Amino acid sequence: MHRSGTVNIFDELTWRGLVHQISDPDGLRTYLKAPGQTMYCGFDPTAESLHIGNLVPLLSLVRMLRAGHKPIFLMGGATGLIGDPSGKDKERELSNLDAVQGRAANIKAQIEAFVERNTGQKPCVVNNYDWVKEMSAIELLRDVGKYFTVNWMLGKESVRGRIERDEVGISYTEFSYMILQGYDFYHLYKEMGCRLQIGGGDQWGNITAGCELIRKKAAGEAYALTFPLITTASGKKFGKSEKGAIFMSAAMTSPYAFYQFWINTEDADVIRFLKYYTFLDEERINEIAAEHEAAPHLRGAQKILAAETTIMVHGEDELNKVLAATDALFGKGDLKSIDPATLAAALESAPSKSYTGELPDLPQVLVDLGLCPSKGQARKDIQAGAISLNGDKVADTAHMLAGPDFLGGALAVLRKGKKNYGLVRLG
RNA sequence: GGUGGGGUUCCCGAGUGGCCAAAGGGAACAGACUGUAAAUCUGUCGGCGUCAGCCUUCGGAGGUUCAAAUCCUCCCCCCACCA
Repeated sequence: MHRSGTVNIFDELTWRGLVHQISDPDGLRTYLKAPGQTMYCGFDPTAESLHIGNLVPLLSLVRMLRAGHKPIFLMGGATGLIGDPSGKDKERELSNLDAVQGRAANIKAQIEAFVERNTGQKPCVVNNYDWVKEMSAIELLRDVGKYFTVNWMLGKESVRGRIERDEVGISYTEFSYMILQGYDFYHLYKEMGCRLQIGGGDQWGNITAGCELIRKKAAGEAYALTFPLITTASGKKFGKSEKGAIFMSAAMTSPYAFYQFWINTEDADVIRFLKYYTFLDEERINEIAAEHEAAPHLRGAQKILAAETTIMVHGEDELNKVLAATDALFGKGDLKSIDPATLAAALESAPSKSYTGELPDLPQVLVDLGLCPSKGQARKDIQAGAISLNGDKVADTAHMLAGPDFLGGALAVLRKGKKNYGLVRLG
């Protein structure tokens, strides 16, 4: 099979392993055959930034755009106020309007920057608050609610999961979520001719709710496509590092940390992730897979994955900085032989702390840098041999930082474990 | 509104007057081995600490007691069934 811009995007998604469920495979394939088709995916503003768990849907819309289609990026300004029960095992706290709209604005800017970087085109971003806010309770109940039977809604996984378990319940608010999302799809169908909604594996119920509404209310045909739930080979949930979610915002997750997340991908996942998270084509990925199999210890596939995703999200300039930092910290050279200015630049995104006058003892410094949660834990870490100063292990739990510890008289590099750095500045 | 069952340290979950900073599991962090991988083994896992000990925690507020996560009172929240 050939892969090029003219190939049906549906086949490409299939090859990438991104297709989990589809409502009508033949119909959808036909729909996507000619360019210029419309599809959408929603992003609820539940945080200030998108995170890498949003990357598959986001990238898929971008792939659509690159294939000549007309994807719509929907901000869930309204649905974010309600709370999606899908995949959640308990009721969530409501967020207030200002918070949700503020996040929606941030995420909209983020999506625009991302799409422009990767396609050179401006994305079409809409906010469902714009049409849902106009709707009255009577309209919602008569014009939308009438098309859904509770019996059918109760059959949905997101609802059933909450009802069948004894300890949790579901409020009417969250129960209604699928109706709102269904209405979004209907609205976009009517206004923009949108006939496909894509989403994560847990979105099947919500998406098909929209298909139902379009069929009953407009006698139209619409398609649903969901992605598989992405897990790692060792069974962990994808997308969380030790520190929490990996965000796309450089302010929330530094480009360095972002790159490090990807470079740490385990062998068993790396080829699959190249398919999910890069634009590299089949031929190129097969090549990488062969090289990786021949020499896994070189981590070639991980390096490509990390570089591709970092460029995609943060751009090439940031990648170059990150590579310089990575080389300084994980390269062969002795930390002490590196020029302090280079070192400081490499550790730009690492926590740092400046002291003037009296220096506290090492455990306190580790706490100040956020490398250790408490002084007690810091002492334990030192005893366990986890702490190094300028590349040398520290043995003394009460070590006092002093002049000779500072490279170039101004800079000391602390490390906990293999990957956690902190910078101490003098003056 | 009524009846019953619950709310324990990041999560699950044991604990029904002192032996409880609280079993066990998971997650997490670290060490060893490696390839900034996985698996495995080991250690740590409330805070402070001169490592003796001190302080704070078991939904919230009070109370009983020499002593409470455990008993009592009131309140808040969750779940089930009934209305």
